[in-house]
Amino acid sequence: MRIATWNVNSVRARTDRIIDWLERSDVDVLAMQETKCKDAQFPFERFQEIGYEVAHVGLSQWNGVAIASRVGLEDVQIGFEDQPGFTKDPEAEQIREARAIGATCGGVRVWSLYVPNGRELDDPHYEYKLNWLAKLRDDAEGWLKKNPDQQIALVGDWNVAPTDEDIWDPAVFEGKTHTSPAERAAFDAFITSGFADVVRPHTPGPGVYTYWDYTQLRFPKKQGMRIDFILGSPAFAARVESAEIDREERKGKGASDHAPVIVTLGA
DNA sequence: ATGTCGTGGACGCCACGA
Repeated sequence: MRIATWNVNSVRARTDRIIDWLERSDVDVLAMQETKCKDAQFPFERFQEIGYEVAHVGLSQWNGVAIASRVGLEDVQIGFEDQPGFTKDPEAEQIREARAIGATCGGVRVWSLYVPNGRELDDPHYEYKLNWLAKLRDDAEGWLKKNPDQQIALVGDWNVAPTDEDIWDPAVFEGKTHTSPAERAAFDAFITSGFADVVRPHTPGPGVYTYWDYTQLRFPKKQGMRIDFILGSPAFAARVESAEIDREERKGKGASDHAPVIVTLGA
């Protein structure tokens, strides 16, 4: 079985590209982030035509996460239990944004995650990001404690570069989000809880990234960030045979700014 | 091959988020 995660940066603007990629990549489960549409706007039919069921949550033009599967799609869950909400307006009610969806696919509990960006270190969105990660970690640790043998894959755009090797120039990120000690600690807490980065052993750095900003010629200059991850429970990690980052998919007109990340599982 | 991109609202650009 093959499982992938991909921040597609609009499923509508890139439907042909995503379908083409699915058809040739032999992936059984694709977790998508930043679909940027409401449920009613999602191109479900295009996925169904090539044999994939899709679960999606999208509330507006922002965020949006989905799981497409050709090996079953059971027990779909919109958001995790303690997922925090957010609002820019302190007077308004907090909204639980479309940033997490879970489903069981071929025996694996897959979570498609779009971690808040954080914007700036002094922005309320940054505290929201840290809290969001902490709450997800608490819940995920609970899932694992409840059933230590469960195959769980926490996949998606984590918006954190865990080490200096995961960015092209640490100096550029001084005082910026994605690399702060607090964000890195929030990410490392998942590892401490028993989830492993199952991709890194098969895609060693330095200079190995999953995201390149559209601006500043970042892709041709090979100036990217490694912020998309597949974290697996012990039972999941034990099945991983290989992994890859499909850098080719970042090329050409109409590419997402993120590349797909794929793991191949054995029996 | 790559010198931003995507979406929505009131446009034919601007605001916003990334």
